[in-house]
Amino acid sequence: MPPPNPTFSPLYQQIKGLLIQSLQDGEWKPGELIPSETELAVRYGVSQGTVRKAIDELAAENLVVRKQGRGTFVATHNEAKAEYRFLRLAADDVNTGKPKSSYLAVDRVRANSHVAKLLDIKPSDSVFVVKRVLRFDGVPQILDEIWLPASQYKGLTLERLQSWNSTLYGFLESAFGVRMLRAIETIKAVSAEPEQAEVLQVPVGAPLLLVERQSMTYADQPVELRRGWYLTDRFSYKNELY
Amino acid sequence: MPPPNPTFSPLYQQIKGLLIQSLQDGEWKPGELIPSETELAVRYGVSQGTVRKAIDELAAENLVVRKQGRGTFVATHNEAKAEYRFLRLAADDVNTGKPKSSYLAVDRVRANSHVAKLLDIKPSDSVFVVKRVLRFDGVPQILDEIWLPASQYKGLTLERLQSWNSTLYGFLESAFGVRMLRAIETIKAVSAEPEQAEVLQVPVGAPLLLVERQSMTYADQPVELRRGWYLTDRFSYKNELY
DNA sequence: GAGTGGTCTAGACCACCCG
DNA sequence: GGGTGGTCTAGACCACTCG
Repeated sequence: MPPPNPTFSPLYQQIKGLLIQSLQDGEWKPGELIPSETELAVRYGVSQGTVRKAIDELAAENLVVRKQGRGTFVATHNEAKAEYRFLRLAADDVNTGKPKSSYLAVDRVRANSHVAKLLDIKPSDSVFVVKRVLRFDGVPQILDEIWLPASQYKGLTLERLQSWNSTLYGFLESAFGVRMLRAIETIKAVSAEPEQAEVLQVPVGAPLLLVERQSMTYADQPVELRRGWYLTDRFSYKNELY
Repeated sequence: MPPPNPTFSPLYQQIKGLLIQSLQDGEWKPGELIPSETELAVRYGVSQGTVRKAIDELAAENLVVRKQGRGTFVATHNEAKAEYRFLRLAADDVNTGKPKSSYLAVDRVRANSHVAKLLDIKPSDSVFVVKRVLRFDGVPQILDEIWLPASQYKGLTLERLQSWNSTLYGFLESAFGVRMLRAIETIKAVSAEPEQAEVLQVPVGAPLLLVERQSMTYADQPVELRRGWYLTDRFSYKNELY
């Protein structure tokens, strides 16, 4: 009787790893069609069902999008359905229009220890700090302060952001090839400081949600850190629990 | 050539429906072992793979828990791993002990229109209102106000809650057979009113998270509505985005 | 019609758990 | 050793999309 293998790893997991590697290497770019399941099965020398199970998991993690009758596509932030995929703020009553960003400033500074730790860089490394406002139907609802490691976003300027007319993540994906796959948010209630109060047009001291988001790309590498102050008088942060 | 069927529903979805019905009917109770995949395959006259796919989805929705080598169990709120399954508040730094509930009051009142709407009952129907405090390491962090439709929780009293030494959902499951499967939370930032300020030991006006939760059982029937005021000085509401 | 993902089956073998 | 879920395969057929 053979001893059980202590480092057992299912075939489909190994295939999944290979697929992720190809995605990360840019063999298939965001929005593109990847090879069919049967094609990949031949390529890796496994059955089609095994490839299917690997792709199933990638689809569950939103790295890839299946479309019956058409094929499997690399997920992208540049399409209607994925716009504001990570935005959890929604109006309480009727539907609103899509939010619109106004970029206020882009600065280049040195990371403080908190930012450096969460971006997994050295405290002396330089980062871009982006400030922007998100408006729904013209009403400012979110003030964002976004830290981006300068090394991965060479050439970022306020002008380029302002001339882009879609989402930030779509821009970062198109301009720098950085794909946001996953994020962790930690939420607190705070009182508005003068800076936030002015932008969001509320009294100093008004209660705001403070949402800190750490975004990751492949291999869970952090590539963005942001702090958002959310006005929640007529909007709410929505979350589903299972 | 046969025309495509417009009301096509995969076999495994139909099996899934039958399994949910059996769960809802109490054929298998929380914590119990359900029949093996092969057994169910015989019972429903389908292949084992089809049953597997149905159970896979139930497991993904946390209605059921798979344990390799042992079998598949009906999910329950009365086990260590599922305790505080829906609680998203966690300490910022080091680990804390498990939270402890103190029940302050149970009242029987008529639902107002807001509560009635979210519980899908008539405004004149009576509901229990439970007030409690959640403490981490003895420090009060959450004040909860919980509405429960009286018709489904006959005989609920403050004494019974106080003598129960596990989670509320575990109690409601054991005492009334009501299983919380899914919930939707909407989160706002508010200023502490005197009542909350006193319990949470903060100044009036201090910023708090206001978390409103609507919990559902089978068939998405709402069976609980709660409002929690969360103190977020050393704790945060955590959320993952994909 | 040709190609893709989606379903369903049947059978083999593996890893895990328990008595 | 016997039972359970977990993996892997091969093949058939279906639903959907597009040219």
